[in-house]
Formats: sequence, C-alpha cells, structure tokens
Amino acid sequence: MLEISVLRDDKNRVKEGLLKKNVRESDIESVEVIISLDDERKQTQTSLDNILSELNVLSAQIGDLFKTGKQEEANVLKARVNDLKESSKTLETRLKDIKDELEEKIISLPNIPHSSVPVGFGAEDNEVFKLNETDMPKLPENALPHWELAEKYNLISFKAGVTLTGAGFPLYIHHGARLQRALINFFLDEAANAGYMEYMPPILVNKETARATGQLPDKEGQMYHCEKDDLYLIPTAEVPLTNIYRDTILQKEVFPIKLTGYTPCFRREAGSYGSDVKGLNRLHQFDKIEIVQIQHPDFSYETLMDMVAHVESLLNKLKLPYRILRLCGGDMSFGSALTFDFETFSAAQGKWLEVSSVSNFETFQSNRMKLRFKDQDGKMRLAHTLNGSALALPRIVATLLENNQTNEGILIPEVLQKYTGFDIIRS
RNA sequence: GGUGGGGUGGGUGAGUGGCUUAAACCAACAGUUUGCUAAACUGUCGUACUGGAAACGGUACCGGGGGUUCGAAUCCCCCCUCCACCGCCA
Repeated sequence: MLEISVLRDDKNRVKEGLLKKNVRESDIESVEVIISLDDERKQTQTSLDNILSELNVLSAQIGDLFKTGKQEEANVLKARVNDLKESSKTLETRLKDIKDELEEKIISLPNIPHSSVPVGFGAEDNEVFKLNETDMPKLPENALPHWELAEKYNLISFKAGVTLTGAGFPLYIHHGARLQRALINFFLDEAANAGYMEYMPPILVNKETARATGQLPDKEGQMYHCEKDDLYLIPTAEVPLTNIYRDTILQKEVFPIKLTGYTPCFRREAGSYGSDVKGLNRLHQFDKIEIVQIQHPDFSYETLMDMVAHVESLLNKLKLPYRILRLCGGDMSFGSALTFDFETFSAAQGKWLEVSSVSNFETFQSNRMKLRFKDQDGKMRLAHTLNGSALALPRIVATLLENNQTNEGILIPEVLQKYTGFDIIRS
C-alpha cells in the first residue's frame, strides 16, 4: 500500500510510476481522488474531534453539578449533550465511509517501480540482466523431457496425483521423493550458512496476514480458501514469514533481519491452463524455500543484490545454466518496486523456466502491516521488506532431470549427493 | 467441544462508573555527582490521527467489535486468545 504522504509530496513521480506499471489512465486519476478524499477525511476528523472535546467538557460539568446537588442545571446541559451526540454520530458514520473509500482506492494502487525498471508490457520486454551458460549441457540424441524421464525412472507419477487429488498435484516416488527432500535440506542449509534464521511457519493463514503481504485483495482468486474457518493456504512462505513482524516497532540496530523457511506452496493458477502446464512446469502444490529480509530503507537495494547473489550461488553449485531478468513494469508483481527473475535452461524442452523471483517491496508491505522502526532522530519510519525464492523445487527438478540425463542414468550434482545418498538414478 | 479463571504501556502490576491526566515499581534513555565498574539524585520515557513555524494543544486507543450511561479500563452482549480441568485425538 502506497503512503498517502508520498502521494501528496511526490504526485508526479507516483503517476509516472503507475504509468510504467501500465495502470489504466482512469485508475491513475484516482491519485487525485485519494488526495481530495484525504482532505475531506482531515476536515471531518477535526469537526468530530471538536464535538467530542465539547462533550467531554460538558460531561465533567454534569458530574460536578450532580455532586453539588444541582439536578436541574445538569438536566439543561444534558439536553445540549444529546444534540451534540446526534451530530457526532452523523460525523462518525461519514468519517467511516470516507476512510473505507480511501482504503479501497489506495489499496488498489500497485507499488511504484524503481527507476531502473524497464518500460514494457510483458515477458518479452524484460531485460536480460545476466546470462550464464557455462553449465549448458550436451544432451544425448535420444534426450527426453522431464515428464518422460520421471516415468521412465519411476520418480514422479502425475497420474497417481490426479487420482489422489487432481491435475497439478504430483506424487513423488522413491528416488524422486528423496531428491525433493535432498533439495529442501540443501537449500535450507545454504540459507542458514548465509545468515538466515530458519522458521517452520503455519501454511494456513488468516485474512489479515494475507492482506498484509498483498495477496488480498489483489490475488483472492489465486489462493485456496478454507471457507469453514476462513483461512487461506499460503501461496508462498513469504506470507507467514514476513508477517512474523507485523505490527512491530523494531528497536535500534537490528537490521538486516534475515529469515528463511521451507513450506509447500499452493496456487490455484486459475485461468492459466495452456501450453506451459506439462509435467512440473506449473503445479497447484509445490515446495519452495523462501528467503526474506527486513532492512533499513537506506540499504534495501544493496540487500536486494545480496539476495540475488545468494540465489545465483545456488544455481552455480547445482551447475545449472541460468539467466537473470530485470522485470519490466508490466511484468512485475503488484507490490514490488524492483524484481529479478531467475530462469534455468531446461535443455530437453529447450525452454527457460522461472525458478526464483527476488523483489524489493520497499514500504509497500510494511505500510500495510505497520512494520516500523525509529530512526536516529527518533522519528517513526517504515522498514523495507524483501523476499525471494531460494529456491522453488519443481522447475529445478525438471531442469536437473533433463540436463543431467545420460545413457547410464541421471547424474546427481555433487553438492546434493550427501543429501540424496546416491550419485546417479538408474532405471 | 464443555466448565471455570485471566488478557491494562517494553516488563511486573494497581485500578469495580466521575478524585485516572492509567498509579507505583522495574527496564530504557539523557544529565548531575563521586578516582574506575557501579550507586545515588534529577529529568525524559506509548501509538495513531489532527491543529500549530514552534512552544504547546485537541481526539481516539486498557485483547477485538458492539451496547448501556451526561460520563466506561470499570457494567452488559458477541468474538479472539491464554491458563486450568474434563472429553476426544496424531
């Protein structure tokens, strides 16, 4: 959620930013509406406060009159009080309406992109920030896509997943299951070594939690919702991890706060059925290790690059070819100010697959969740929040299977061998 | 799920309708003093909105929401949550 003070003080930069995010012209004009609504809010608040103030004075007087036995004088004042209460109720209702409308308007505005974000509408406009093809494989002639490898080596059954649940819920088997566990442990260990504190959060969250990180109301339809208890299955560990610090005033020099956690992630992926859903390419349930940092605003962009470097080191250790994209305004998520996507090259499919997304949200999330700190002057300020996948498993598995296939079997990267307990998967 | 008891500032904890402007203590911060650590003393010490150049004011907030009353931390209703016991259970 954008800060109203920023809208007021930096109106043109906000409008340009919204334009870069391809917000509709009519919605950009809501900046003006928000400012005038806020003026009205202030005015109404002041009128209400004045009435309440007078009510407080009168009540005290009535109390005194009662004590000195002057019933009649007290009754005169009571009449006046009743009038004032009428007006205050009207103003209260009015104020609530204004606040609701203001909230609705401002919460529907996305974050303003960082100045380095390229202009563009979709994936084709993203900037290739870095390309690393040193680990590009030479595949055998009869190379198979991962869904065929999964079947051939009995690693994953998509069919059984359909039986148990439905499409997009694969069943991992034997070495396939073991590989999942190995990757989870590897990623968590790497994060711990990089100074992230490990958490194991709940994977069902309430409305307020989902709202604070920006999933609600923007992505309502993309989350699984348990209606009976009004809880949401998390689409990413970012949601519970960041919310650990909801409604917090941080003390002194605690920055940066570094958190990590493994969770399954659940996404309805409504409306995304199409070409890219084969095998592990797009799932309703998948496993992911998330890294989150909470940082002082002055250092959040250094932190973003630090997180990018961490993700890069994982891909290097796994010896996967990858590229890093700086997302354009149109392809960025709602709350992000700057996002780097990581893609690995899945050689048998001949496709780049997104395996991580690392973003700086600046104050967009912290404003919603009131995550603050006191700066040098004792002034209350919003902290910056950042997060990234490190990493999401399915497409890593897809790439590993495809890129490491040989005529003898599928080779396990050296760094994973102590976690899997085997160095090759044979049929 | 049932019954009972709780939820007050960073912490402990007083407060059962107006003397509360939420006491007191601890912690924290600043200053004074003493040969160091420390102690003592003095002062500061919540959040949000709002008026003001500032000084300094106004309003709201005692788990959340609603109600009674001229007036609510205090009384009533609903919800959340913690503790104890019972029931069920991995």
